[in-house]
Amino acid sequence: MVDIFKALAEESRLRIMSLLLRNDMCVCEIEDCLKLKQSNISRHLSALKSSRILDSYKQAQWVYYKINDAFIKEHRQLWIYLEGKLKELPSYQDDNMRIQICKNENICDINT
Amino acid sequence: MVDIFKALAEESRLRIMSLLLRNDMCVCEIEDCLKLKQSNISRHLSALKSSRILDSYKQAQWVYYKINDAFIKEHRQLWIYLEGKLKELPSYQDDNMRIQICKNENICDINT
DNA sequence: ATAGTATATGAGTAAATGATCATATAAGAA
DNA sequence: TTCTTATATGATCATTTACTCATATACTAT
Repeated sequence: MVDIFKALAEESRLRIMSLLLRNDMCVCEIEDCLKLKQSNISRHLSALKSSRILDSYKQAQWVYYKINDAFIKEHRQLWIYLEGKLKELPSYQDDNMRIQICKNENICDINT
Repeated sequence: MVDIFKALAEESRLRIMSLLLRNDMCVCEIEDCLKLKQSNISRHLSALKSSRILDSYKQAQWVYYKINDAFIKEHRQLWIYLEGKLKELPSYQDDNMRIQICKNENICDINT
C-alpha cells in the first residue's frame, strides 16, 4: 500500500492519471498535453507502471499507457476515489482540453 | 489531493493510521506500540495533522491524536479504502497487539 | 516555587526523489 | 542500408524528506 501512495504522491503523476481516465495515451501525447520533458514523463510513467497502477502496450513505434485492470480490481475503493478527485485537480481542464487538440492533429495515430 | 497522498506515502505514518483506526491515542502510547523515537513520531503526527488527516486534542498533559472527522467526510472513498487496507499491513497484528498491553498498563490514563 | 513527565521543534546529516542533458535502443520510412 | 521518430536510461545536480540529538515548552504533582 505504501508503494501505491508513493506513486500517487506527485503532482505530474496525478496529472498523467487524470489524462488516462479517458483514453489510453502514448508518451508523446502525454508530453504534448502536460508540456513536460520527454525523459521526465517517461520516468513518471515507469514509476506508475512499476507500482502496477499503469500498464503499457506497444503499437507500431508508440508505447501506450493505460490504467492497469488489476489495479482497479485490487484497489477498487481507491480507484473510485481517484475517478472523482482527479477531475478536481487545478490543472484538469487545461490538460484535458489538449487531449482533443492532440487527437485531432493525429500526431501519433497509427492510421494516419 | 497530492498533499493527502504525500502524507500517506510513508510506512510509519500508515502504521500510525492503523493504530488510530480503533482508538484515539496519545503520543507516548503510539511510541510504545511502534517502538520509534518520540521526536520521530511527533513529526509524523504533525505531518498527518497539517494535511488534515488527523486532529488532536489535549487532555491533562497528554496530546491525543484522532482521525479528523472532516477528512472522513471529504475523502469518503479513500477512507473506506484505508479502513480495509490498513489491516493488511505486515506490521498490523504486532502493532495492534501492543495497544492492549499499553491500555492495560494504563501508562497514560487520566483516571489512574 | 521545584521537579518530573509529555510533547514539539531547531539543527545537522544521510538518503531518496525529481529534473535535466546526453545518449542508447527500437521501430518505421525512404 | 541510412535517416528519422519514439521511448528509455545513465549521470549529475538540486531539493526534499526522514531520522537523530539536544533543547524548549507546557502541564502535573509535590
